[in-house]
Amino acid sequence: MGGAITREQIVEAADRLFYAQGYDPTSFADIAAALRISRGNFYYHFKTKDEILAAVIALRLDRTQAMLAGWEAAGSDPAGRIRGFIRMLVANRAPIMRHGCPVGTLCGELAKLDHPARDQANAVMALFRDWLARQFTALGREAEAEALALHLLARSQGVATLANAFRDEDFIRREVAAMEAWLDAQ
Amino acid sequence: MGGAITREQIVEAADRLFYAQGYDPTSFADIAAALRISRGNFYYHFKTKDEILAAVIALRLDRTQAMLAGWEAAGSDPAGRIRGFIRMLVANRAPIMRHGCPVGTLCGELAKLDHPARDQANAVMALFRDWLARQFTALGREAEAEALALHLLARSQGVATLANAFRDEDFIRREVAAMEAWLDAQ
DNA sequence: GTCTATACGGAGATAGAC
DNA sequence: GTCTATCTCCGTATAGAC
Repeated sequence: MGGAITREQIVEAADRLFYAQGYDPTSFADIAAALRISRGNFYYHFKTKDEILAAVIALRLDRTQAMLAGWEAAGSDPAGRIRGFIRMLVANRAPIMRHGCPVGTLCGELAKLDHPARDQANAVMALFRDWLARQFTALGREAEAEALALHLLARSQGVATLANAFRDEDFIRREVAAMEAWLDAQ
Repeated sequence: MGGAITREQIVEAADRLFYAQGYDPTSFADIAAALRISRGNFYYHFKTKDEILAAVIALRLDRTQAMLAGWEAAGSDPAGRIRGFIRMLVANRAPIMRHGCPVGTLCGELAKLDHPARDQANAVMALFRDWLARQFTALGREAEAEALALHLLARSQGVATLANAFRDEDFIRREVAAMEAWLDAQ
């Protein structure tokens, strides 16, 4: 392998750039420059821009699935796991204030572009929804599990949107505390 | 004036297209085609794309300000006005499910583009924040007015984001009911 | 005011040398 | 695998005729 650029490195770089700049505004030249390779070489690994978007979303699906599975295996109780989800907003506050939520912003962009990969991006969001619903089910709230999951997911998305617009760290902390209080009341 | 294309018509068309497709992906050709004028004619009215974005945001600022002022003049009580804000989500559910919230999605896009007009777009969001804060102040909650305003604004944004991703009308109605219940408890 | 024609750069994408 | 060179199309933007 040596110093050869791998497909994985390209997907990593694209992932970061799509998050920071958006999918459409990011050019092949941007990705190639980040990796210090030529545009021509780039096409050895990926034939079209849609192809690399699909690879980026597949990577995010994998990582999200692995992360959520890890949280479930970690052994804490369902409420503790949900608390971990909520606290992601604080843990990732810096990139969120700069670029929003990577999941929500990609879904929004692809919706506007009416892009074929839209459903795949939404599937990442759905992973969180379904994982949260499983935790609420484990809490004995099976009947409303999906509604509770969507409620919490929506609040997280809203916090990310406003944190990005107003760059307000205190706001994130306040809302996280409010979500934790809501969780305790469930 | 007769059949001449006015500056206002162009801004209107751009406003709709920026909402439906996003600012960056919308070309002058798109706007010109919507108005059935040539690209050349377009440049008689606007010299640069930034200029038309500024005009679109100025239009949104004006309309939002007028709408909020109208709500305040309508004579109902502060809680009723806040309820009116919340119910916008239901009233506009069709475009929201298709394109998200026009305010939030533009703020998000301009943040990723690191566009100079970002602050202007955020100012539209700030109009809602400040208006809501005034209503909470009128409700006797001056100390926490801004926090309550941001809380409600964030929940609205989150509902719009998920409604757009999952195209779920029932979800909107449930969340609106939950926000109204939250308001009653304040 | 509106048009056609055009300049110019940057985008995605391809060919072929090394 | 990586490069340079190139193609083509589309984007913003301009010039100038009507």
